[in-house]
Formats: sequence, C-alpha cells, structure tokens
Amino acid sequence: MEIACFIEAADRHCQQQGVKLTALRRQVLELVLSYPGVVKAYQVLADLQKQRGIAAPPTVYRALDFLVAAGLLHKVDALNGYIVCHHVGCSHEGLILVCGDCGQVEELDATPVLDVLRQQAGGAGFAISQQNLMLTGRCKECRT
Amino acid sequence: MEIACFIEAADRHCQQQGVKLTALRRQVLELVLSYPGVVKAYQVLADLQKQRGIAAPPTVYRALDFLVAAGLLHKVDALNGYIVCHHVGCSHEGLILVCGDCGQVEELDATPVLDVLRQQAGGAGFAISQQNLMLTGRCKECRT
DNA sequence: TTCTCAAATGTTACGGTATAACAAAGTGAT
DNA sequence: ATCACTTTGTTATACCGTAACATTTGAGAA
Ligand SMILES: [Zn+2]
Ligand SMILES: [Zn+2]
Ligand SMILES: [Zn+2]
Ligand SMILES: [Zn+2]
Repeated sequence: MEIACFIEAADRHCQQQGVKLTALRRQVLELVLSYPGVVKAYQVLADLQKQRGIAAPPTVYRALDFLVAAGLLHKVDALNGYIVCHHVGCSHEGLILVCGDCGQVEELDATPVLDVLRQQAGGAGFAISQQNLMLTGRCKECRT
Repeated sequence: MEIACFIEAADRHCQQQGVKLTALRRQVLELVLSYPGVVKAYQVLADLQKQRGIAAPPTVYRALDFLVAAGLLHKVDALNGYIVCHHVGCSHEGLILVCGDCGQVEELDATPVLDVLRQQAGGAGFAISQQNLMLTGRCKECRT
C-alpha cells in the first residue's frame, strides 16, 4: 500500500529530526493522505471523530501544525487547507500548483526560481524567508 | 494629499473598466489607504462603523471584493488581509513582499519570474493563471 | 520501582473570518 | 411611472483557528 510506505518514511524522517510521530499525529497524517489533494482542518476533524468518537478542534490543529513543522505537510493559505509533501527529506522549497477546478496538487522544486526571487527582493532590501510558492491554475485533466 | 491623488486615479481606472467606484467603495478604499501596510477586513469594518455609525461584515467584504476585482487592492491570503496596489493600470502581476514583523508591503514586478514559472509548470501539464506572488520576509528596517 | 517533570492530549469556551439569504433602496432606460 | 438591474442594508449563521486550563502519558532520575 502506498500510504503505509509513506508513513514509514515519515516515521524515519521524524526520528532523524528528534521529534515524535505519535499515534494521533500518525492518524491525522493518514487521514490527510487519504485525500488526493487539498484537505481542510475541519474535514480531518470530522474524519477523526468518525474514527475515535470524539475530538475537538485543538486536537487536529495541533497535529496539523506539528506535521507542517516537521515538513510532512504544507499549508495552502489561499484555500485554508493542507496538502501532503511528497518531497520529504529532499530539503526543498516547494513550488505548489493547485488546480482551482478539481483541487489536485502537484509539487515541483522551487529552489532555482526562489534564488532569482531572493536576489530581486534583496535589491529592495527585503530578506525573504524559507517558504513555498503556491500558485493556482488548471491541471492537465481540467484543461479538457 | 497622496490619498486624494490615488483616489482620483482609481476613479479613472474604474471608469475605463466600465465599473463604478461608488461612495461606499471609495470610502473603504480610503480606509485601506490610510494604513501603511496590510489591513484586515474587520479593522476596516471597525473604521467604517466609526465613520457612519453602523455597518455589517457583508458591507465591507463586498466593497473589498470589488476593489480586488478592479485591481485596486490585493488580498494577502497568508495574513487574511488586504493591501493597496500601487501599480494600477500597469497591467501587471505583482511580486508582493510582506514583512512578517511590521506588516509593511513592497510590490515589485513579477512578470519575468512568472514567465519562468509558467514554463516550469507547463512542463508538468499545469496552466497557471494570472496572479500575484506573495512572499513573506523581513524588510530593511526590521532586519535591524 | 517509584518519583518527577516535561511533553502531549483532552476539554471548554471563545474570538476572528467569511458568506448565505432576503429586504430595501438606488439607477437608468423605456 | 414602470421595469429591470445593480448596489446596499440586515439578519443570521457557517467556517476557521486559538486561549486557557485540566488531565494523561512517557522517559529519565532517584
Ligand atoms: Zn514539499
Ligand atoms: Zn484539475
Ligand atoms: Zn499590484
Ligand atoms: Zn518590517
């Protein structure tokens, strides 16, 4: 199974970083993984409630925050959602393409373009921090 | 006055586009202009209430949506806020730098870098739409 | 083992963000 | 004046996210 494999990698990744992928965090990660694209916190919360009967917002937000900090998820501000990072470990800044029609997500490497952006911003006295680039558009399928 | 000049240009810009900068929309634009950087909808709402006694969220959200659609404001998703576009008319895609410390904003031209991004995304079958690039970081002053 | 402390999770309550739905008022054309 | 259309007002509610404090858990020290 694809998911189990990812979880295993995530587990190793957390151990390397000296943080713990607890049962709850793993469960939330699995729930996010079960979606093909962007997922919202309250959707994860609903799923979690189906599985363990009761859960409150802080439970899922804390897990999501942890997973983002660990580099396993990315937050998609424009959609108030989260996506799985499929480039764990490859110390990267992501170029995240979100299809506005179907919600599917593709993640490319933004390192080269961010070098250019850092230079351009630096010329204006601005130091841009480590971050991902989010762009919206339409995926191959949705372009018909 | 700087603001009056901007409003005048905004008015012309709207006329050219065949949309109307009504009194309410102008008032909201002035309120956003009165801040140096990112402003939040509910802050504008509070200001509006001071000026006209009563106002509800839809009033300000509708005005803000209009101003964004007209190209007079940009929405900063990462901060749930809005900024004034100081490149009205120059048909542009902005590279918007937001200082995470002080909220100040600088807007550069993102056209060249978006050309590169379009090419990279196109290689993955993705057609990215017209949009601005938002990056967070620290401005000259806040870097101490 | 048992204690202790820090991290993680549970729980309650609340505040911030945004929109749906419908009513009323303005605008301009016939 | 009447009509169709756009804008604004109003109420209510849904969605997003966190503060604050209680409780549990688990790893290391005594
Ligand atoms: Zn990634
Ligand atoms: Zn799609
Ligand atoms: Zn702009
Ligand atoms: Zn600053």
